[in-house]
Amino acid sequence: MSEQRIVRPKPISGFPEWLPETRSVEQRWLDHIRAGFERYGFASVETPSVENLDVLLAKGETSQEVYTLHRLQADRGDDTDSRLGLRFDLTVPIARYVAQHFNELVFPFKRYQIQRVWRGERPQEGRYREFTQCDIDVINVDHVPLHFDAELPRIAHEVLSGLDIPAWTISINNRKVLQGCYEGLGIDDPLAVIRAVDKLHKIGESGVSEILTEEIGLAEEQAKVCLELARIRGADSSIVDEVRRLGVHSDLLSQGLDELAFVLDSLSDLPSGSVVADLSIARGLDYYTGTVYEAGFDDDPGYGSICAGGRYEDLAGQFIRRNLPGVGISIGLTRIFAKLVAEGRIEGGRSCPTEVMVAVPAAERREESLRTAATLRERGFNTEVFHQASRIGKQIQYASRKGIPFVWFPPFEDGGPHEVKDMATGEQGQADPTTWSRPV
RNA sequence: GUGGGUGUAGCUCAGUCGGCAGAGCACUUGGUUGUGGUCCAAGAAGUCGGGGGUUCAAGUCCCCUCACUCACCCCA
Repeated sequence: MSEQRIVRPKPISGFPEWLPETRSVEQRWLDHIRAGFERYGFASVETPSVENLDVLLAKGETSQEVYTLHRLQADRGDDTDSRLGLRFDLTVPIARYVAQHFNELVFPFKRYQIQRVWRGERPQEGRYREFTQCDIDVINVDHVPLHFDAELPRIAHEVLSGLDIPAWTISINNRKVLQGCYEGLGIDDPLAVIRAVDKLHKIGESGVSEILTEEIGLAEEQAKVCLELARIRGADSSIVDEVRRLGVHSDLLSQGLDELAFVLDSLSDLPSGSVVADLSIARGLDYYTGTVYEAGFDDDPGYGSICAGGRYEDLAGQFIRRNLPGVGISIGLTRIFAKLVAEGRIEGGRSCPTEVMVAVPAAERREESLRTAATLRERGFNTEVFHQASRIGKQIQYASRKGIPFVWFPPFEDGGPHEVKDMATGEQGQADPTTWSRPV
């Protein structure tokens, strides 16, 4: 060891990283998700990690969460990069992207985007400062057909169903129902009520009730109806009748109920209980205007949403003088995956993709090993050659620890046979690199 | 940003009343010729988060600071 001081390696809070065997599982997940999105004809898009701050902040409010960029050695007064920030979601960048490439895109534009985003928050369980979102959105000019509101949760359902994760439920609501109901009740600030009701799962009915009456200033009767609405939950469009029974009337409410019923009916073929209407979910973000989605783990509702999204009107209005509404949903890959990692439920991952490790019997026989490996690679096997002519026990131990399933022994002397060892069974026998195949 | 908890070997953690820095796991080497996991033996590994203070003496007591962590806020 040198005398030089080392920088102690420490984890950076909120920036998860995995060992190879865990990462290999994550890669399988990513492949699975991508394939699911492509099965519905969505095209892949990537956008830069950074955006101009005025793009990121076009919707305001989240400014404190945005990481900004500057060069460590920037000259005093050089603010070239100071207007750049790391994106905190994939919706804002895609809005900018669509506006920018408006003339070159075919609408309705259906894209998926699987990339990292950054948020300057206090990290804790399930909350990270760098994480991967898997987004799919449909963006169109002037109008997005309602059946996309049903297709997106269907895709999310299909993708999530293919992952080995704890039981979850996708909840669906429609902001027009909430807003229309609140307006029908004569409430001045529906958005404030939506934010309060959104906390229902966390602080309970009494907590929400307190906010509604004391902070927002609703009458007891108004607050009571708001809570009754939020209590409604069901797997099919019969919940519409329950809402109507509250006796509140407004055009917006009727429209919202029609939309919600349509979406639920469209999804009625999915396994019962996997997608439900839940009139308490609202999504805090202001830009959702119609359908909203939120999925969570059934046995850990406090963990936070693992998949969320909704419909927004005119998302790109800040960037282009065209009306571009959209509907999207995002799977919180990191949040889901990290929970399983923390619980030790990610197993079976390989620490390397190697299928065959070719041993080196002696330094002067290395050429033979290299030739053997080349033959195996040409035949489609992921193959590596051991890095030195150590004793055979060492070489096998290396393969064992890395989870490599087969160790190949080229001839120990000229004219001798090739042998291959199955690490799982310990069996070893003669083999020919030009014809060998993995036993099933 | 606000409040609580925790910082000792790569990891998980002991460390009594202030008196020589410890364990398990992991790691390296060995247990003789060409074969892994188990077992046995030996070895290496620590600015005790950092700085200051009290003391003959501080991992231990006091102050400051940083990091991590939990909750709030907010969200995937």
